[in-house]
Amino acid sequence: MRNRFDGGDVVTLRDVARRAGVSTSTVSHVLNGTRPVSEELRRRVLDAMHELGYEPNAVARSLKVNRSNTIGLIISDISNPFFTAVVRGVEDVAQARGYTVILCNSDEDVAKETTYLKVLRSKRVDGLILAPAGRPHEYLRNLVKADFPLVFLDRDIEGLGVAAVLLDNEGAARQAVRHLVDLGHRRIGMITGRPSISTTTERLAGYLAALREAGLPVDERLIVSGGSSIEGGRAAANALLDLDPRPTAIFSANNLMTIGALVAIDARGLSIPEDIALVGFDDFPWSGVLRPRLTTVAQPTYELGRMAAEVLLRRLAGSRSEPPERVVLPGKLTVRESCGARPEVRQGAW
Amino acid sequence: MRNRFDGGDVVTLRDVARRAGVSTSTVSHVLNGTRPVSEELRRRVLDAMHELGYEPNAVARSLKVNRSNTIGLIISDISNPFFTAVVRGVEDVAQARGYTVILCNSDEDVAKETTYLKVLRSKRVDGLILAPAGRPHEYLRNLVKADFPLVFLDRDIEGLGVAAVLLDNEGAARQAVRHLVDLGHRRIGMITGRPSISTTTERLAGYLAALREAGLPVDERLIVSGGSSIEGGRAAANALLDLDPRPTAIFSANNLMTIGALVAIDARGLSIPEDIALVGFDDFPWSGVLRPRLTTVAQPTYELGRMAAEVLLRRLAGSRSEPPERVVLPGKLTVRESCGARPEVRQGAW
DNA sequence: TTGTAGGCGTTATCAG
DNA sequence: CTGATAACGCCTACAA
Repeated sequence: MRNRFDGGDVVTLRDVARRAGVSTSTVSHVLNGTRPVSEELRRRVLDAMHELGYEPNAVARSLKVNRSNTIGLIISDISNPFFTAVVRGVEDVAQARGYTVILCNSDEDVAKETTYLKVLRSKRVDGLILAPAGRPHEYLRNLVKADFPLVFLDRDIEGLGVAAVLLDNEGAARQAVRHLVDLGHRRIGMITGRPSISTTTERLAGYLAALREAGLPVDERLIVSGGSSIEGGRAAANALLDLDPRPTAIFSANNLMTIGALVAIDARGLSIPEDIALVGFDDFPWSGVLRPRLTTVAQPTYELGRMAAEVLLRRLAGSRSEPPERVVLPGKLTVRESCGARPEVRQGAW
Repeated sequence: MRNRFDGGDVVTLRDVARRAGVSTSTVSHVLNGTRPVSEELRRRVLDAMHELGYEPNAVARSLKVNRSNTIGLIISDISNPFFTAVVRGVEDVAQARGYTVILCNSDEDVAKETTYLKVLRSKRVDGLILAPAGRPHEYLRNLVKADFPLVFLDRDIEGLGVAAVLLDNEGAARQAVRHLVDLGHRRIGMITGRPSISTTTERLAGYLAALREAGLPVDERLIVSGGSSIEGGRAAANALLDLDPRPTAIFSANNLMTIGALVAIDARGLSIPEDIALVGFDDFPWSGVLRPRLTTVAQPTYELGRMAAEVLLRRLAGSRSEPPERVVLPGKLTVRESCGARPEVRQGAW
């Protein structure tokens, strides 16, 4: 039988055995170092492999051992630099441990996410890292019920008892808003993300907590959803800028929306921080070339990916009975010029 | 036998057959719609599948049909927005056609690339899209010789006769440099990329062609390698800025180096375009928030990915004997403010 | 230290 | 229209 690229017959372990004049088990054991083989035979086998250009068939192996050495990674947006850093982290760990990563993009779409979950399951990945697009759906519940090795990344879904690697979103948001308060801002707008993901709720909670601590009132009109996208961020910022009186500062709950806010502010000819201060959640790899330099809450993105992979691989190696690990990393406020100095004057405006 | 997540026995096609009281072939044919089945049996089979929660084992299927419905995609840097857009393009096409993508990051490292090639081959991917990290190595030659379905993306390796989806780098670079010439620049520095990839040579050729057309001399000191990285771009820009007389414009041959150049220029307190003009190769998704707005040669990134996937899938569907497809897309010069107006004065300086 | 043989879950070739 | 049954390429008892 010809293989599919017409290069001749595809060589199997059996061909190698025949050529080396040994049994298939010997070849297999040489391949995997799984039982002692005399130097003599080992040599013959290796030579035969080389001469024939043998390439092990991982598919057959997987079928037999019921393990694929592959993990699935489902993220919601690969064009978001947050996730690309995460992917690097996951991939580096996986590769070092002999795992391959299948990366999928859910586009924040639960249907697409479900499709990918099914495909990956069908391909018998050993485990999954998932940044869930929304509320738990039935298929996800099934996976959890079947105790399929799963780690949530970035976003959590409560009550499922799934391992997770997350950021302390509430703490980080609180820190950011408190910074604005300390600078004298009293009317602080917030652009929130998609309502269905946990980060949105938690970051909003941080915003509210910071206001409460400062004894500031909560004005509902100052809280606008930006749907976690650039365009949504732009629209939300515009809504905030339309208010009278205008907020003196905006806290944007993710990087894409921050870009949208920048665009909106710029389009009105307003300047940062003189006319309005801006603090973003998520740093940018290219923050050094943005003007003005943005104050942001940076996430340890690469580390989040690394951790998620480690938690998953630990789970794959260990026993099933251990309780699911939960890792919560802190965010880091990086102050740059987009907040401005204490705007004393503005206190009067409020 | 218990499956690996202890959720009970993993249900196979055979279990379904037993439950439905039919043969395994019938179940298989219901699953794949590959031969007529009476409505009666079809119903029983589907019910059984549902009741048992059957999930097809793609690994077993792949072993049997010698096809995995998976393609490999090896890029050199996932944190480069150029490649993330490419990935989206590839994935969208693949998904629509029922293929899964395994994404790998070579980090511009030929050794890592080779490792991934082997792993993917061993996993029996149906084909590969590759942005080669450097010169052709032996394993790659083997793949080509075996006529393994392969498509080069972004970078070419000549003489291998492999299908490729590329940009007209020379034309695009020429266009960019000519624009600078038209604005009156006479001393134009160029920051080139890694020497081992084809884009570097081609973009340099475009630069030289534009100078030649304008009757401008070539000054070797104006051509500096930036190694395709941010840091390298910074260093290269610094080298150019140290020249006396200083170039009045810089053409940077990829996006990362452009960022580096921006940093270097900014660090010296020089302003763009007054003190020095800048044109970059590759646009940024967030170009709207960069200051100054950069003039760039944009590549149709998403389209490059889409095309590469389409060429590959066409190859997988069609016969092996067709000549390898080659697609070359044009770049698009987008003029923004980083070049400045005609700098008449500078002509004197030259 | 080595070999034999059965089977992983599917598909496909035969017969009925 | 349906059912046995033999592979696909590899691993792993079990036997020698």
